[in-house]
Amino acid sequence: MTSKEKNHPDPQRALERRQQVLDAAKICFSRSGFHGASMAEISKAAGMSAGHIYNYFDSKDAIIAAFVQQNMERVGLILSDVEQHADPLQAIYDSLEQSVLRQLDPVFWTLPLEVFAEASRNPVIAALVRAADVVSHDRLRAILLRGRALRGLPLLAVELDGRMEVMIAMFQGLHLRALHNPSLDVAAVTAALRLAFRPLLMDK
Amino acid sequence: MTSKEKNHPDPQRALERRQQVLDAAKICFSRSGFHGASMAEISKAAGMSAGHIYNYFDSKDAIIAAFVQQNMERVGLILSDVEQHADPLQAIYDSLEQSVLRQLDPVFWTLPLEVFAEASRNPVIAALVRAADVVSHDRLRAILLRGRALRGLPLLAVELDGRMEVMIAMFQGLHLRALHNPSLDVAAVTAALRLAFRPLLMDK
Amino acid sequence: MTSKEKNHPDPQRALERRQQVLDAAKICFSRSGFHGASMAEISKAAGMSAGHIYNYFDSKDAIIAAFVQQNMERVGLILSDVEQHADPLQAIYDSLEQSVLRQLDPVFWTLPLEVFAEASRNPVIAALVRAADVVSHDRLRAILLRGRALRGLPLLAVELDGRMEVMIAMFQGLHLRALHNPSLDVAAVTAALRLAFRPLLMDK
Amino acid sequence: MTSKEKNHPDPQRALERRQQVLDAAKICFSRSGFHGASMAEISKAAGMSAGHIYNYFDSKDAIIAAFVQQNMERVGLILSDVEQHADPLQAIYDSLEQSVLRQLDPVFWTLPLEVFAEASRNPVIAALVRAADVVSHDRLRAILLRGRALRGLPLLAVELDGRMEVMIAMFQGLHLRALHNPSLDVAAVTAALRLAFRPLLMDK
DNA sequence: AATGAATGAGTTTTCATTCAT
DNA sequence: AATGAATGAAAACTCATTCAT
Repeated sequence: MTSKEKNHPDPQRALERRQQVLDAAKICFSRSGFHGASMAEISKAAGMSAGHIYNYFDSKDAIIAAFVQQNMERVGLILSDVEQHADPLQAIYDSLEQSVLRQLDPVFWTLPLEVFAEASRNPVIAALVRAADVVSHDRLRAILLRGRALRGLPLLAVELDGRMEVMIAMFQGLHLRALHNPSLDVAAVTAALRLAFRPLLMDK
Repeated sequence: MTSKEKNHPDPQRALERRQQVLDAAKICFSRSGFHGASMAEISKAAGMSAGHIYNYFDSKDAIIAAFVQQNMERVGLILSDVEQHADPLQAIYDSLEQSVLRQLDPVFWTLPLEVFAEASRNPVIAALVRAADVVSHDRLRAILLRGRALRGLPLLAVELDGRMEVMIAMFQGLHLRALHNPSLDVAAVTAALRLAFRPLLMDK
Repeated sequence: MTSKEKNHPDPQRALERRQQVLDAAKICFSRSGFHGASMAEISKAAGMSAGHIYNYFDSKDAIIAAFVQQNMERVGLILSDVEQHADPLQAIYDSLEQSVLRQLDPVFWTLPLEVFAEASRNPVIAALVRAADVVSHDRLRAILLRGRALRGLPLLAVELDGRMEVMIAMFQGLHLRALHNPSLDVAAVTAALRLAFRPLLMDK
Repeated sequence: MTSKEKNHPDPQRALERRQQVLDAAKICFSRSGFHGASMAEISKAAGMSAGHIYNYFDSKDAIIAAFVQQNMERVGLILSDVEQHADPLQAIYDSLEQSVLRQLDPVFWTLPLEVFAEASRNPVIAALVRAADVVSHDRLRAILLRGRALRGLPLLAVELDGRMEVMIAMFQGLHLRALHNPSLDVAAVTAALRLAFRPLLMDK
């Protein structure tokens, strides 16, 4: 992020190469974990010599950090749909089934788990994760405030934040449930989730 | 997993030695992660030579597996209190604050995160995690069934399971929240959690 | 050493480019040593791409060799002053203080030390160093012969050579003294040097 | 020297292994220089795997430092003979030929040159070299003071130090002469050296 | 039962050199 | 003439595992 970026005369190409590495890293990290994936493995997947990767990243740690940043940024996408909705509270409630399906897909939780484990030991990654969380948090807060205002449901900021934490905990927790119990019944979980979300979203 | 157990003349002592290693491993894994912890580090913490550890474990992976098995089993302990309560639904509801405090303590989520990340890649660990989950699941189901029966709140098995998944997801998700947002307000989260748990526990 | 010179259409320009590289190399070698300086470092200092340098030098070793040759040749400059003096023996004697000051300046001994170390391992460099020494030697011999002739102090060639070796050893040794003892007293060393040089220069 | 020495249960054996490595390093450093010698080369010469060397040394730099320290310490040996002599000034004077022979032997100057070049860039090595120099310096000063006292030739400390510096410069410079001019005439150099040393040793 | 010396394969990283453009 | 992207071989170093004692 910061660091001594090499001066690439063709920044477009450099960006492509960086992305090429990050895409390869995604596959390798997914398959072997951050520490199980070797530079050799990544370079092979990227179709580029290991040495050359160092023209675009200072170290393997820098690749991990860039990868985490890029993938954390994408988390926000889920909120985009809801954001534009006229009645966001209802929109969230209605989209719960889709959200459950999404959260239970292994493709979507393998890498986050790796990231979280890394964050619990590596302060650089922890900072990235937290920064991304602040962003999502703020967006969700804005959405909920608007939704509650529409329906005449004001709420103390601290209370709203507590409810948000619990809602997010449920979503992120579903990742872990998918890992622990691959034979989860999606319909039943969705029904239960509605039960839990209704008061969190709509109660005074 | 079990595999070719060496023939130890004094099986009692062998068990003690294994435990000595697993206790040391816990400290090291917590500090450095499964892959960051070296056999040298573990052997030092265990007060035992690295070579000797191989008399009790086939490989480092076997230590990880044994460690995971042992530590997954302990998760159940949380349920013990509730199990013996006359009105378990109320007991769960009343203990939510304590549960939140517990789930937010880094001491309690560092290792689980490590385990989950490993499980998402290593099928042996995944199987252990799932087996342990089945056990906790069954115990919780029994508790809830008893509680609901007491209050005359029957429920289809599949529906109950869906609610359980969501409740567990919330708890496990709190681990992740603690990681993402270290400045969480415990009181607000507890209040929100009560809001969400009431229907999950008590609704028809 | 000379080897397969590329055919440069504009030999004048080629020479300039070579010099540009050698000047950059001097800075880099001084800072990092022959083996510590990378081609990237040199190319950056030379304001020329690393690849292009290979149009003027066959290899990094060739740069080192060319560098050594050029810088050894310059050693002779010190003798120029004395050479033109009417009474060279007196001139040498009188300039001792200046010489000491010069020899103790790190700027003047860092690179020679690098060269000598390389020469002790690399026969190509050793040959260059020896060839340059022969030249300086011959010039100094001519100066001393003239000086002694003026004063009526003939001496056998072999004896004169012995004295010259000792005088040069003293000078070159001062390089090493500066390295070993950075708090040298210049005045005291100069006085001692005069004591030692008088018989070497003037005794029958 | 300082650093995290591994705890070796058999210190005798550990010392032997360290020495085994240092002896191998001497050969390799002599042949290829500090930076030209690879750990693989050293490990082969030491008859020990490269990895194992790291049980005795923290890094290659630590090997270089240990090597330098050990070899600097030996420099003092030359003074031992003179130290015990009844008339040390005469002893130094009489042993000049032997000293010249010694200083001109490539075996004795290859490694010092390497050390000096390293010292000019590496502060750790520079410190070792300077510390060793202080020791030799102090010993030589004691010898000279005793010798001059015997002969009734008192001298200001600063003046004596200046003369010592010049004498040592000559000796160390002879290393460089041997490198520059392999066909040196030993007898002639010795004669010249006597001419220069007489006043340095004996003048008031 | 217990040690830790020893190995060798594997790790990340650097760098002289080549070559398409 | 000139670039710098790209390579591949080698560097220092780590570590799970073995085995003589």
